[in-house]
Amino acid sequence: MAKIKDNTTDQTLCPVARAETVVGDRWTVLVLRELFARSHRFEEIQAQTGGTPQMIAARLKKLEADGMVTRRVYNKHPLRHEYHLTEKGAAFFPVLMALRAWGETWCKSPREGRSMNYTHLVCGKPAGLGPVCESCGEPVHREDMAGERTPKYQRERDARWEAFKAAR
Amino acid sequence: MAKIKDNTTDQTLCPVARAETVVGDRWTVLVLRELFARSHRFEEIQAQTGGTPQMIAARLKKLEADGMVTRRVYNKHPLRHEYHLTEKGAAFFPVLMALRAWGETWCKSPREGRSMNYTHLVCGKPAGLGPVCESCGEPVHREDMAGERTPKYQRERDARWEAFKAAR
DNA sequence: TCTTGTGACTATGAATTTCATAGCAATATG
DNA sequence: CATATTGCTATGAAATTCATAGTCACAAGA
Repeated sequence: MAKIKDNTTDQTLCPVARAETVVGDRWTVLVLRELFARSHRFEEIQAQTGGTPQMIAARLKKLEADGMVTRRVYNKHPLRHEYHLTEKGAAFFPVLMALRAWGETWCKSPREGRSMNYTHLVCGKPAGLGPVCESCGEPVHREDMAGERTPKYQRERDARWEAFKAAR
Repeated sequence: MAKIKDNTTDQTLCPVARAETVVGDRWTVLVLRELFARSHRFEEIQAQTGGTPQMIAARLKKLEADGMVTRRVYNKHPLRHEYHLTEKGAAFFPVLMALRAWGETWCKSPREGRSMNYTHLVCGKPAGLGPVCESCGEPVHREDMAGERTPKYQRERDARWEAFKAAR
């Protein structure tokens, strides 16, 4: 099995470098995105990230070893697992939100518009992109947020799932 | 020169995936950290990230191509450049801060303590780890923050620079 | 019973990337 | 004229990635 490099852990006090030994990898971040999007099964994660089975298996294994993810049995005979975020994994949410905000703002052509819209459940209005709700000004937490995909983005994801299923 | 993979750009509407095509790489993030830490020269960046010259050269080149970084001549004869963040690059600050917060909280043993402490210049008190100042509750911006390294972490960086200089 | 399907992977091997070590080019300095 | 400085480039071995294919354990239908 392919091991993922665990560069310089504990070689530095820098918290950014420390964090990057865990999540400093494209596939890992995409896997985390899927877990936050409530895709808990191997196939869903593979389909939506577009990774090969090894890529996904290796990331999930490393995420589990790093305490970000737990495997939960949902079926014995045959043994099947679902992947869920631990507290440490869930705490990564603000990073993903910041990355999303940056991506929406700087990695899109204007005519593409947003892909996700979050509602701040505390005030019931749009939360916007920032760490505080654009409607009520309160700092937002994951449990107070309801994310909704735009129809276009939802269609993209549906199509990816169909294509994945069709390919086997 | 080693090209860095530019996977799936524009293949998806997902802002996280889009962002990851730009910054989904450990070295890239460490280079950005150095630019935010006001290390503007190739050698400083190389020394503090611990990358090989090719790694750093390739990331800086890609960051420039992606509009994150500009090269600024600070000396002709011989021609020398400094690397600076563009607006797009500077906008990445919240992501790094979120990553730092997560790293400080989840990638350290308790006895290690913090590596950086930020002061919120608006209220003059500690800003803490979150996106809003822990002292005054206001959302923090990069220009209102003064970061200070703990002595231990500062020593670590000084030592890295010395070691780098000594090795050549 | 035999076949097909499902979910979660593992195996293989070619193509890429990374890492470590060296080296170079164009001055500046002594 | 020799050495130092800065910012890279070159080389080749080692590791990683990617695409394609296959496996394994069981379930369900023909």
